[in-house]
Amino acid sequence: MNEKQLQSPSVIQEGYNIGELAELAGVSAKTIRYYEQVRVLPAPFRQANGYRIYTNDTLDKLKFIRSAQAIGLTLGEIREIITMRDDGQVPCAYVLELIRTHSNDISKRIADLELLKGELEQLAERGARLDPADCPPSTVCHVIAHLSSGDDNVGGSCPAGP
Amino acid sequence: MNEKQLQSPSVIQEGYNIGELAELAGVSAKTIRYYEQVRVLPAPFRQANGYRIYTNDTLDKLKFIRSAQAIGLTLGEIREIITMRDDGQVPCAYVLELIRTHSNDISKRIADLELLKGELEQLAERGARLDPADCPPSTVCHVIAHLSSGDDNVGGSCPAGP
DNA sequence: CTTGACCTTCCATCTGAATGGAAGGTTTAT
DNA sequence: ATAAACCTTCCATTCAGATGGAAGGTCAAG
Repeated sequence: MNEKQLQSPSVIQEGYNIGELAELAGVSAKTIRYYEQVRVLPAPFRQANGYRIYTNDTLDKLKFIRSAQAIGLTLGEIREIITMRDDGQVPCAYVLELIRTHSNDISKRIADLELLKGELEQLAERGARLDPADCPPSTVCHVIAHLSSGDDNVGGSCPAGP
Repeated sequence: MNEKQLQSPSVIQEGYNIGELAELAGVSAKTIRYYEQVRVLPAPFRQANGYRIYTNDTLDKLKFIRSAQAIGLTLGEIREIITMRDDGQVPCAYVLELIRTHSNDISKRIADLELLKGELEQLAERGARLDPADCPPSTVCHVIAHLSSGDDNVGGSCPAGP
């Protein structure tokens, strides 16, 4: 069939139905309506029959959304960015700030997970040495018992076994 | 959470109201009812007035739940463990398997996050050098644009945690 | 003309782990 | 005596990001 010109300089915007746009963007039509509902995408023009009609602009936005989600931005943040853009502002500074914040969050998250992984490995090792027959009901399971007692934090310390 | 004297030596099980138990365990009464509702905790005995009455056994279980959650087990998995225990089985083997599985999952998550972090750092670096004035509207934001164009999609699309 | 592929709106549901609040019963402290 | 501080059940809501389905309108082809 006809390849629609995605980046023609002369901006021949044919207009897509929601299904076509969904196909091009690699998301479902449901998802596009959802983005509109939560105002990540602006309400599009409608044809006489009520059908939504989209241009390449929305396709660009959908691609952007995918990229932004892939680096961990939330739809709320993405909405901010797209709204700024549509308001004629340049969101780069905001985006950079978001990226730095997320980067820090991810570093923390990695650190937490590393701790957790260390703990799990210790537990697995210790658990492999313990005899299930010795497992007292009061601890539910001695492999886990007392692990992070009193501490809801991921970084609890594992006490040396009995 | 430990200023109250926990039971002393000789197994005198006084019985706790849900609020007392909540206090001792460091969770809310709501949460305890919720655990009962989703069958992570068995239905407790009731006093004549209909109030739930708990023993140290449930306190142990709540502590276990906290420990187990801290190492990433879900309530569904925890329910399994507690149910096995209450059925007279020793859940250690199952727990060990869970721990190993989760440990692997976490390794994958860490690897994904490391990748993502590297990407974010690249973006931040590149973004810091780009001039916002050059940012073409078609990309929404050139800092992010064509980042994942080749589908760099990171594992399970992990948003940064709370 | 009818079939089937689209499209529309609206409402419900999912995951997971709770939390909020209303309406009402009970116990304790002043 | 009465108010605070508990407790009970039941129903709804939260977070995020969608997905499922019903009921019905529209459109192009055979």
